[in-house]
Amino acid sequence: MEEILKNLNPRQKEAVTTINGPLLILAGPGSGKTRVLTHRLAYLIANNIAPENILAVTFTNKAANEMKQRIAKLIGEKIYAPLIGTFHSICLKILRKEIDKLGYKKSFVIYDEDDQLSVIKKIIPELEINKDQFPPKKAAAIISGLKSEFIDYATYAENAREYFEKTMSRIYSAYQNELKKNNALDFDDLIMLTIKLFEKFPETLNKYQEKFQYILVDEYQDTDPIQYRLIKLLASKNRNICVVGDDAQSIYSFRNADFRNILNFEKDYPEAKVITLDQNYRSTQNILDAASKIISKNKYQKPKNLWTENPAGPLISIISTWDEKTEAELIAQKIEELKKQGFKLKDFTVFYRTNAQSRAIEETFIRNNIPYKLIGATKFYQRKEIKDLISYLKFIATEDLISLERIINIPPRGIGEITFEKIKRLGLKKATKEKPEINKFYTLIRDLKKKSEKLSLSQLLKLVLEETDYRNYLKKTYGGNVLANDIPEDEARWQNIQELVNVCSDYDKIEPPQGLYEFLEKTALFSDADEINEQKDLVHLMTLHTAKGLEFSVVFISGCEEGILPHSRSLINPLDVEEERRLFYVGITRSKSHLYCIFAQRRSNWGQKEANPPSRFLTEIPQELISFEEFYKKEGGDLIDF
DNA sequence: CCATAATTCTTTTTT
DNA sequence: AGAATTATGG
Repeated sequence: MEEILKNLNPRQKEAVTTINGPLLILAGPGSGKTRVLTHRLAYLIANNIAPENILAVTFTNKAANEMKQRIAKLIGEKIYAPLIGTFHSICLKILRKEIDKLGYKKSFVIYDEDDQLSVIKKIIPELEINKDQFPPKKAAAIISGLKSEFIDYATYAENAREYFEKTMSRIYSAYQNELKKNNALDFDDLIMLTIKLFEKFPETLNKYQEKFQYILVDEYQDTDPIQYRLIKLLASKNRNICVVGDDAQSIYSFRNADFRNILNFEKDYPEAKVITLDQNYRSTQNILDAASKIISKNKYQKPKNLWTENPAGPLISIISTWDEKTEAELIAQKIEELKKQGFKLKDFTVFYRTNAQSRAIEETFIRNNIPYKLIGATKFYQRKEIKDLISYLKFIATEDLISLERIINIPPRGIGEITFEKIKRLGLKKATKEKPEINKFYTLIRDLKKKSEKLSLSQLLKLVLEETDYRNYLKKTYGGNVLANDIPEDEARWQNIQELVNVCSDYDKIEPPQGLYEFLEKTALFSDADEINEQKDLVHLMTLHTAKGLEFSVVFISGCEEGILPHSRSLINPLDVEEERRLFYVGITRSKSHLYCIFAQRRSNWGQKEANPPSRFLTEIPQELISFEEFYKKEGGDLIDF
């Protein structure tokens, strides 16, 4: 117990020890939020609250895992960790147990973004809808938006009046039917169906209300209406609900997150206690001053008063560069310089507004031999070769149509569109007599399926690679193509597959075929932030959104230009600009000491050069905190003339 | 059915 | 500019 309460300031201590009733913790950046959360969970357990009666919701799986580890350390003895996870992973757990009540099989599959899109792409022509009027991506976004507000297709159809809504509602219901037919759920369904389950079966809700007597939600400012509703349902009985967040760090309104959820907490729970954590332990005084000044420009927010006992630290460096290439050069050069002062590679990070910006930086880092890790962008599990192989595994496990469509002719085995239609009509087994190629494929899958019950996961994957002659397929399709880092493309893709084999071998100790199922479960909910690994000595490259919750000694924010940050799409709406400002605020408050904000005089966008003025956010930093530099050197070292 | 050529899209941010 | 999708000819 002493261990748990040691090294906490009075407010933190209060937040840790107030265990009953609703509690709102307003936690500014660097205020020791994670510390408070883990200590609070440990404190609950130390006070004889059974771990299984605790539910903690985090924003990423990585945060969940870290929290579990830290609690184990604090408690010392071997305990079962409480249920800690993201909204999606928690709902997945509940649905795996209960979803049969809603008419799905418990073995349901999860469709990711790509899968969703292929479903919609298939549906739109079937419904004879013009795909230029209803672009599949847009339709997918609308459906996801509706689900985040808990509007199902029936409700939407009832209220559809105009042509657009009526057509959209046809797409929505056809989409949902298709998913149901395949016993599939998309990300939003995980939460939506959990609520449906609870609302339709009060005794089930009651069971979980009694189970989760103590609920904790992190990053509460980024909850959307459906998540809000879920938490409200679960917490309504015991009202031991603790939420943590910071309205100034709300950056997900584009996917319907609503920071008013945090501002209204006291209305939802009038008896709530509110604790504000405003001492910053992370950043220098200069950085904190700049951050406070910037965020104060936002109209819609709770006023804050962040303070720190840290030293002033170096000035904030604002640097003007020639273009995105010199920008990257500059970052590389600064990293080399600071490394000589004793900084490690893992102390550095580069943030950008859009993933596309990472390219120039990546190329420069490769050229300068700076080891780096790119987070997000072309996500590992989205790469073609990885998705192909996971689709094989998925089809072996669940026989869903989307996976089948993906693998049926990869590598090419003479089964085209027309033949595939036949298979869909007759089913794979019956279609075998239509064409010898189908029979061959059927036998392949049947044998793999059989083997999957005995082989460990990595062995199974290796067998798939062997049986499909996948390496040769890569050579045929990508051979001869050489990537920016001088590696042949087929070789690079093969390396990715080796990495996948490595990941799979982590599941080898789990009894087959259970290992396969657990692997598929994990990969389905994998997120960008989960791949961040502080142990490795690398420079991390990521979007500002992914940066939330992290900290680094040296932070570079690239592309501080109007139209980039704030993004051009946000400029129409002042509320959106406020969100961009929060994004910038999140970015700068990640820094412990050194902060570089860089803008380029020109930048290629879509293969076209454009010139943008420096970001308005830079002008919001007080002059006396800034040191300004210009960097217009070309690779050869010549100065460029204006 | 499949390899190549032509074309059209992409870039906001993501669980 | 580069990737992804679709059209074309074999």
